[in-house]
Amino acid sequence: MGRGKYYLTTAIAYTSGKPHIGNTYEIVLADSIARYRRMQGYDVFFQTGTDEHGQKIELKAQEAGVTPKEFVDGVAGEIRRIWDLMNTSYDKFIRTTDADHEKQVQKIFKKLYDQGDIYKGYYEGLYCTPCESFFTESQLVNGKCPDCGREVTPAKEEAYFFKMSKYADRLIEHINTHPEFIQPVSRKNEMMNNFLLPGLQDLCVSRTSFKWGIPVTFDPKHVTYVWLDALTNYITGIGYDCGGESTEQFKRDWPADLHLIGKDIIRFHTIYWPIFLMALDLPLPKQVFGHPWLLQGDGKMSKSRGNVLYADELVEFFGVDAVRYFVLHEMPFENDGVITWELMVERLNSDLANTLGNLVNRTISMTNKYFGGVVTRTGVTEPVDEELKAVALAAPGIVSKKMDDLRVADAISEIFTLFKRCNKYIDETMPWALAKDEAKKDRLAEVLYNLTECISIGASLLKAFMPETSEKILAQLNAKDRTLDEMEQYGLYESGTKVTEKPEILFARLDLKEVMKKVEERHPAPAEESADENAKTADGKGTESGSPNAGEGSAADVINLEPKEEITFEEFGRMQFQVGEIIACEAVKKSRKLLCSQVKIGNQVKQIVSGIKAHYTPEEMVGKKVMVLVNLKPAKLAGVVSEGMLLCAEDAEGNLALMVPEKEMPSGAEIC
RNA sequence: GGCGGAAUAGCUCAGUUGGCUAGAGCACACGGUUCAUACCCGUGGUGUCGAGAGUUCAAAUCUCCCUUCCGCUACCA
Repeated sequence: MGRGKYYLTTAIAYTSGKPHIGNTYEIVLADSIARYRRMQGYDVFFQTGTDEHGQKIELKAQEAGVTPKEFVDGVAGEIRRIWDLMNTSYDKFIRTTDADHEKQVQKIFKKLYDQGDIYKGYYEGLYCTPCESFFTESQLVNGKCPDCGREVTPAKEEAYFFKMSKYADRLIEHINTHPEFIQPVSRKNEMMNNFLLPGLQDLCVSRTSFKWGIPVTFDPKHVTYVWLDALTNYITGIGYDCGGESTEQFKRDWPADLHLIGKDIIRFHTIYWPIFLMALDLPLPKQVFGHPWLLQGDGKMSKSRGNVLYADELVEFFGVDAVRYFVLHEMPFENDGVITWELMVERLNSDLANTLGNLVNRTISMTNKYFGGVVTRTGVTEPVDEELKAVALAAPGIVSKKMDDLRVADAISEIFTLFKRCNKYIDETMPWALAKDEAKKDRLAEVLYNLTECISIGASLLKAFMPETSEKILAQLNAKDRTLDEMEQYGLYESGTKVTEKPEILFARLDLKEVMKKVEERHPAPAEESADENAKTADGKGTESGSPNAGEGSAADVINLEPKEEITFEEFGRMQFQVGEIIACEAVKKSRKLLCSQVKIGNQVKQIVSGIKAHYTPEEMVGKKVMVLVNLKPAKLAGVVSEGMLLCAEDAEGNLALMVPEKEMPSGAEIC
């Protein structure tokens, strides 16, 4: 004990829906770090929670026919239930609807306003309601929201802004002098080159377009926009008061030692958050780690396909520790990991059942068989023992180093290296052969002692990652709980101890076919299947609306749009629509979404660039007769001139369908 | 378009400041073993180290130039 405090946080989960396994990964990762730090003797404070405001939630609640508060109470409860199910040892679960949090946010807003960091201005542009974001005309995709593809409405909103640029130099200085601040370091360049060095834009910190938020005290038609509301949880949760009445806990725990977040919200945590803190004259968090995502490997994840993986369902199949093991092990430091039922079964069988479970089982069985369960250290050693001991003694140090670097997956692998070495040791020493010779009884005892001791060390190391399994193994061996220091000492397992008579199977092997059959029964495959192999879905869509874990929009059979302003017939008449025939089409190089088509309209050919690459191949475009807005002012897109616009229908998921005449019509026919 | 990163065994990746026959795990094949959850241990590759050129006694490792992927960002009528 006594290595000082360690304050770590996860991002707070957005309460728009049940978190899937990708969202759940973060809390498990944080938990393993928290548990490990506690083992190291740190006085850990581990905070997680929920982000509960915003227009999306207001709308979701409306759809569900409940108040926003009732809605978030439900989802927050669900999130907490899953966090608990995963056996995570958080100390505080903060909700942004907590009264004390709301009060502090209001005080902070006022303080920043009074000191001139926040000023009142206007936000003008096109607004996407679901994304709660403003866009400029030029940012739109086909006139739609660039994030979700839905309709935007023109809006001019009075809003408060935060003067980001004022603190930019200080932040640049800080990032340059604290290389450990942004992890992984590759993200540092992205932040510097894309935001800091080109010059920071001021950040809008209030909204008037919805009510479900924390009101600005001195201008109540405004509510606090998500980032000022959400990020501040890290300080309000431990008792910050900007009037100078902060709690003792705040004084002890701040600054945070680690903010663990998804890679999609690194920008908010390494730019906006530090600047807010500077404005409040508070020290900056020591480290921000933007972890990768856990992706669904078997095609596009969607609720309608029933292939979204949830922690609770995985736990039903595999157990808590197996799921913990999987997400921690499968997620390297920097690259995204993949989870599928198949991979899950493979890891369970190979690592947990075969390597670990079977090792414990065979060791205990032999002890029972040959010595009535009593483990005795006889001192009859052989050179081969040294190799095993060396691996066991080195393991704690390596794990420690890996954990300091936040390389959790590597840390676990290291522990399993020890278990594998144990299995090899059994083969090298062949206890069953020794057992046949009465003269080698003492040697046999020593071999089993070494195994028991090494398994004890390995199981103790496992405590931070698979707490239940660790406990079970130690209980079966009747081994004492060890501190980290004690794990580095060989021979602490007490000679003469009796192990359990009936070893419990730690991880049962599962048959992949049977598992898949059960999964299919639960989630019948949908009729249509347009298998696009490359489809990957990240665990969160970090839009400007900012929740780390935003759920997807609900699919509907009909689409209702915000009505636009009425126009006159004359205004309509100014637009010229004609049938055009696509005579050639190619992808625009260096652009992700654009196709460039040569469109024959009457006797002329226009070049039109459209953002439909994701929906049509150049080959299938050719020969189509489509609806064209002809008299649109030409513009350059990605360096290519476009002289019109192809019209498409678009569904809620952003799928596009070109408008084509219902009967054969000549190229150039007017559409009116 | 701007900035950055990556391309190594069927798959996922290690390869420190250039140096002895290029590694690990999984998968696969064969062999051994039986204490154990049909497990565990060993052996096995024909890897053009993305292509090409260069520096060097020596390059997966350095330089240049291609190609392809990825991240962030801008744009996407």
